[in-house]
Amino acid sequence: MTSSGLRSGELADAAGVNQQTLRYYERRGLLASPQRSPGGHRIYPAETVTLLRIIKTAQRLGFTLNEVADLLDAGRHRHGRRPDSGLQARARDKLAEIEQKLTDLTVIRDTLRAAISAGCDDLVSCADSPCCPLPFAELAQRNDNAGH
Amino acid sequence: MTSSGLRSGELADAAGVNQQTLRYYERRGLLASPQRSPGGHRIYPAETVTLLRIIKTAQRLGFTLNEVADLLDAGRHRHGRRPDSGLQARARDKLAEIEQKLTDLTVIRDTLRAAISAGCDDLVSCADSPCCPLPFAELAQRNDNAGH
DNA sequence: TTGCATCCGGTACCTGGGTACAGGCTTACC
DNA sequence: GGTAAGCCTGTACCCAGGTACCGGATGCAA
Repeated sequence: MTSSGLRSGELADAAGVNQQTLRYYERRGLLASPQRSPGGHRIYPAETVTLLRIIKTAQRLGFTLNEVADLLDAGRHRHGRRPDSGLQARARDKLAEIEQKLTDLTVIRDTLRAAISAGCDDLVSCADSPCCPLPFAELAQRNDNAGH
Repeated sequence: MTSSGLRSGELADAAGVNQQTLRYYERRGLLASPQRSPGGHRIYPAETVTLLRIIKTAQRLGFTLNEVADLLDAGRHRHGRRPDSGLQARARDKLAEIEQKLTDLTVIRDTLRAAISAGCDDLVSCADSPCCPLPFAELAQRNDNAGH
């Protein structure tokens, strides 16, 4: 390994994350428990910076921390692989998920545009106006999309 | 008003929400405190079903419960209106928000597609392969979009 | 009047991704 | 060896939008 190692504050700075986040990731199984100094302080190998960058990248692609942990695990013992465990397969699933969200958000966008150009200015009056474009009648009922 | 009124279970069924949710909305200021029976049971006017439908519709359009509460309030005392308080203005802001999310998700989608067609199958090996399309180098750092 | 369904308030818990704080130890530098 | 910066553990809290459980009180029909 490269020279000595990083202390938690140094690693946090280098990777641009909070120091508490490091311990949080350790609890969540994303980071292995690092070596300790005689007094109990964590000493991380330098590659951990890369690992954190990997984690952040996967997060940005829409994977949850659990999924990232799985993905890292799957990469670690890639002998005797089940065919569903690689990044390829997971990326395909995630892509489908993202595409679904895009579809949902597009419907929402179009509805908002319709409401704007119809001049809607009050929800309650809209609700009993028959010409309002807002979908008060139930709609597909999948929520997961919009409200962040 | 139409006849007698609804009890909380009836309203919940009629509107397709959980009974606890009604009390939750009452605490959050989305539903006014209804009349009570002599024994303290809530009695809702029949229009509350419509109101709940309105709330759900606004939620589906991406408004948070706080925003929905504001929107309903703004509609209620629409005398002496500030010009930013109508549905029009809020819908325009929300539309911009949704469009930003669409843009972000589109970037994510394209990145996933690139990773899939480049055949990436392991994050850790990708991270030090120079030809991997995954953006390990920092990227725009706005997260709010993907992770649901 | 009895019995059961329903409702009450209060509080705790859930997901997901962290962040903050308190009180005490370790490390580094002079 | 003193002092300050940094680190330790444990616990609690934050956002949003609910959901679940509890013991006790009510409502309604037979």
